[in-house]
Amino acid sequence: MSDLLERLRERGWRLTAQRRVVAEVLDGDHVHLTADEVHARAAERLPEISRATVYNTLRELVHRGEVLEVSTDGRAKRYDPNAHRPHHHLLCARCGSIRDVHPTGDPLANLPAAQSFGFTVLEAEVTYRGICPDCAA
Amino acid sequence: MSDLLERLRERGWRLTAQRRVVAEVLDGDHVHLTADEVHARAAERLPEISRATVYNTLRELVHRGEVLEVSTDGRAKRYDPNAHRPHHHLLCARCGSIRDVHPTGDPLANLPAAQSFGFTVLEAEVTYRGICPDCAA
DNA sequence: ACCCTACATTGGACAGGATCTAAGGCAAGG
DNA sequence: CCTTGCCTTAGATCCTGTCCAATGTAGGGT
Repeated sequence: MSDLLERLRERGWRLTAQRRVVAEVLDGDHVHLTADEVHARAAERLPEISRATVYNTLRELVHRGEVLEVSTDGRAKRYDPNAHRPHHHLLCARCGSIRDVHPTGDPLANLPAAQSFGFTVLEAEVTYRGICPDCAA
Repeated sequence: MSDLLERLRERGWRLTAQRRVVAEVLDGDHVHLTADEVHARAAERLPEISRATVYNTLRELVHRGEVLEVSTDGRAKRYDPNAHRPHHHLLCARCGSIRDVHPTGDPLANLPAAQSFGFTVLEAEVTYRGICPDCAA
């Protein structure tokens, strides 16, 4: 994750304690925190950090393609640091928890040209929905 | 759409002017209105209709499987009356317009059991993103 | 045709998520 | 080490959606 910060700094991103903490909190696999969760964890290390800064930083990271934003059906968006390896998501319909998945095949190939309505199709995102082990119990 | 209302009435759904208007507004192909848009159009015919009733009715229709709820971005959910033929969506990244598409293959089959993390997987939803002809021009 | 009653509708309050604003703070180049 | 312009902050505000208590009404029963 320090790579990330270095990379961004070289692109003119001012490096602050707040941004560093947000990036650190997001680090890891299968991390899909809401903005509020990011704020809570960041505040453990940097108590004064504000919600607005967390939102600003997350928005920046998404915009620069370093973090994925995952909208989960009306609940709070979740933020996924695993933006560089393409993948899809498995979502618990009950509690909203998320796992990264790597399905076989290419969904883009399953959309016949006749179905494109003249669109330039850029990507396909697959969301699997189900009930997680915790919620099934 | 009158079929729909008949069907629901037979299942004990009380038929009111408000519900009729909401169902009428939703009728058609490639219709993906937000709750607020449904309310606005319904109010053209039935000025006193309240937002709460529109939300209630949409929730009921979704719950009974007559209408699909589509959460595109993190913005307002959209409601799709085409619930009986399974399909997916093609979304313009620029203007947000939506088209129904029918890709080949079954995305559910592309998720190996080893990837399920103990979830009971219920459905797979594919969202294609691109640029529509109007926005490309 | 008329009542009853359970179910629907209403408007306004409320809640959660996210954005905006204006004022003060601070990274980093000079 | 100073200056400048970007960052951060707290709190207001917006947007979407839900909840509530009071009122209205569809439609079965008589």
